[in-house]
Amino acid sequence: MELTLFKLYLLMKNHLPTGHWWPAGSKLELIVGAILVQNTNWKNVEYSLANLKADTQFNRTKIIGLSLECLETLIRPSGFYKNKAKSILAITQWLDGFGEDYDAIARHYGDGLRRQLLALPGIGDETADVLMLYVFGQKAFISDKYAQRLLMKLGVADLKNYRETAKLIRLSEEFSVEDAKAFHGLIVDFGKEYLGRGGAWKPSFLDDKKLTLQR
DNA sequence: GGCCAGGACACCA
DNA sequence: TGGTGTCATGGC
Repeated sequence: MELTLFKLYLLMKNHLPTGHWWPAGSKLELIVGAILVQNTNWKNVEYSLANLKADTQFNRTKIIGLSLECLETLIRPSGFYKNKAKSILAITQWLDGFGEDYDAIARHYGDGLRRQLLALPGIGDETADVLMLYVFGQKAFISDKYAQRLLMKLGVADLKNYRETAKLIRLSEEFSVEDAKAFHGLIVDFGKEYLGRGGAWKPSFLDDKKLTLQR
């Protein structure tokens, strides 16, 4: 049976528990989490977020006030801490330049917002899309590893990297921003459950399903 | 004790 | 453009 992307989303929504997505108490906490989770288990990210919350309550001024060494220590549990600490400081300083007014940032950069995010250290294609979607409320498909594995299991061949996948996948008009957020959440929850490395199994509600990509 | 996780980036051909 | 090595911790 052939599926459109939106039908796949509805199917997953009906068959999987709805996750609370993205887990964060504030936009700044979400941004920091998005950096910390890069190639890292979320469990490890939680340790770092707890450390940061205890020290700064995710107050941007307090974060900026941390020394690089101190920040590195706080986020050490989530790995790659030197790169991530630099990135978090740079992004927080950038946000501070706008008084952490996210609407003002969106207005200021307009269509160039994603490009600006990519220009910040430690923000690549995937993290940029995460921020576009969850922080700035703009529709985006997050083509993380779980999404790529799921799509390949559904018969979409040859997904070599993020950009190639992103080029292939377009969220149709049927998707609202909230749908896009929920979709990514479902894919990650689903991925943790069924798409670990070597996990060749897929649940029965996806049996014999093939994904058709509209252009 | 080895493998892996919700990537980014520099460097190379 | 595309492939490869590096960055690093904690859980399983």
